[in-house]
Amino acid sequence: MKEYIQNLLTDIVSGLKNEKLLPENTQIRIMVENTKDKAHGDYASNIAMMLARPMQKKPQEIALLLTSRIPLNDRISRVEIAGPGFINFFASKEFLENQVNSLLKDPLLGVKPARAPETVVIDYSSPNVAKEMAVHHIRSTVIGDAVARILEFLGNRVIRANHIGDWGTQFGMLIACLEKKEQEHASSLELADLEAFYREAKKHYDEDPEFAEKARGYVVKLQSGDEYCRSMWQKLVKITMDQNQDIYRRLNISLSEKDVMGESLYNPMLKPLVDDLINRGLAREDQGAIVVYLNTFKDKEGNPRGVIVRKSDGGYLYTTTDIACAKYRWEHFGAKRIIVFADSRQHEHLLMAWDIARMAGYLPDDVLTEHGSFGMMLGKDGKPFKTRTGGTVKLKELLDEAENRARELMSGRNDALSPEEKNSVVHAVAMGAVKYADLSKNRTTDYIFDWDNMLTFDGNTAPYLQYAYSRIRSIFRKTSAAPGAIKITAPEEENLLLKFIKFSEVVNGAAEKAMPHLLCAYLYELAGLFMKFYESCPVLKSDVPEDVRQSRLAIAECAARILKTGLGLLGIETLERM
RNA sequence: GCACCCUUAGCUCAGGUGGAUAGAGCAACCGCCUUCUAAGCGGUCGGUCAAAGGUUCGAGUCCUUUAGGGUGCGCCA
Repeated sequence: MKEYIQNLLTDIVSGLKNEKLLPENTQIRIMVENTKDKAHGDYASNIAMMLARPMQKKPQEIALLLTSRIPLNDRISRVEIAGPGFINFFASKEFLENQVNSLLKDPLLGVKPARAPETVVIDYSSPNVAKEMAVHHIRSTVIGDAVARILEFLGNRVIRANHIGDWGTQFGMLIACLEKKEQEHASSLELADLEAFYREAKKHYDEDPEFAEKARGYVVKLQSGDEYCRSMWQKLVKITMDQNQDIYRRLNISLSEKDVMGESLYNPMLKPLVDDLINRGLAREDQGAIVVYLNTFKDKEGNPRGVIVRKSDGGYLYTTTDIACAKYRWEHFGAKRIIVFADSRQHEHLLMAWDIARMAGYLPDDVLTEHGSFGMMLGKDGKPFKTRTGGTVKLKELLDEAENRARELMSGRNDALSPEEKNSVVHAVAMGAVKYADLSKNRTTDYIFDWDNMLTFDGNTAPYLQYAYSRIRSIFRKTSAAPGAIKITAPEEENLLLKFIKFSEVVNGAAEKAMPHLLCAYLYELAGLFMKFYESCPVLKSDVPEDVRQSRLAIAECAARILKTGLGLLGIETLERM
């Protein structure tokens, strides 16, 4: 509909140019926007105000001229001029009805797939080996996963990349500690508490010189490919990722073992990469380190910023890995778009790494690199979030607490659900609430971690959307009548239909901007419109005429399908009853 | 010191490329369950969009300055 109006106005404007009413070289962007207020129609354009200057006329006059050329047809029922010169368009009911009737026959519910599907690498979650996932991992994990699903839905080839922290000098002490534990309890290896294990390793390292010596030796051996160290390291990776995989399963995150592409993957590429940079004169030695100078980052005096890609001791850095990583994603996967979901502190690092990759020709200009940046997690005091004891809250604890609270809420409701059904409701509601709390926010600002805030089930939350869905399903359980042709009989119905036909625009917008909160906002509005419809438009009551009932069933079905599909794109489950 | 980010209702947050009267949720208060699920619906209350200038028909949105907060800044990741 929006595109239709846009095309209409484009034609009229080029008509004006042909008639010399408008200078041929006028460049304007024809904008059609969704109105906020129903009194302003369903769509509006500010075109008349944009043309005021080039046409040397008053906006109202131009609007009048334009509207005289807009045909009233089966799509547009009415056009009005309002305010300083806005043109308001009212969609015809018949058109809306037809649109939604055919939308119901479309498996994609009217969503237009990507015109040119592309390969997109999405880097998200990225937990560390030998550490448990903490609450602050939830943003990257949940938002990245939603974007992956959305882009896939639109027909793109999505490569999920779990860039785990599986490399670094700390592995010397971890291997030494694992060895010690294996010797002590030769039979079973219990590492349920990775945090405790890490602390123990650190303690030995700090207090036991012999242990520390061994640990340092293991770092060197691991990096030179020693088989024993390698296998010990792999054990640590496996133990950690098995635990994380449980979290992913629980949270319905679409990452699996095959998506793991940790830092270690790029390790063999670092030496040739730096050698290449040196050989081509892009990097040079300074005080023993190898440095790349970037013209895109300058200080006050205009001196390019130096970025170290190899330390004076021969070691490589985070930035070096990121350059290799970008290069690999282009060369190996043919990525056209790379999105890294990481917190805002890494912004400069990423930009510099990508600039170096482009400068060196490792990344063509037409490959988009995006930082899906987000703020840090703060406590209620506005300081970086820590528990009272100074530690972090484990993600698992948050999920447990979410389920406890959901279960408590359920127990106050006496309904006829079986214990199994109750369990699945508790699980879906709790996980949905936790995920939605993150997904529905946009800001790159830091955000405040608060149990109550994260675990509400009222208002703009996933349970609200799940509830709307199960209310609809409940209607269908109680009737054998089938949905029929849609016929608008109430404003609540019309508002819903108008919302339905915007699903495509919203999904595409969320994909383009890598921002799932746009989809959340849409689904919340849709659910709200459905709730109002539900209150004022009875479906199954005896005094509802048969054709109205069939129409309302079709409207309800459409709402249910969009809710289910939309929540599915967010990785949130729907429930038949709750 | 330099660079980047942020500041919207008591609290948590929305406010695509500037648009009409700045919106939700929570909290507070008042209504609505013999009728398709009250995890709901309706209503009231709540704002100097950090401050001051500027750009223009129009600024929460763009530009400049200031205040406050945060983050990063060659040999950690």
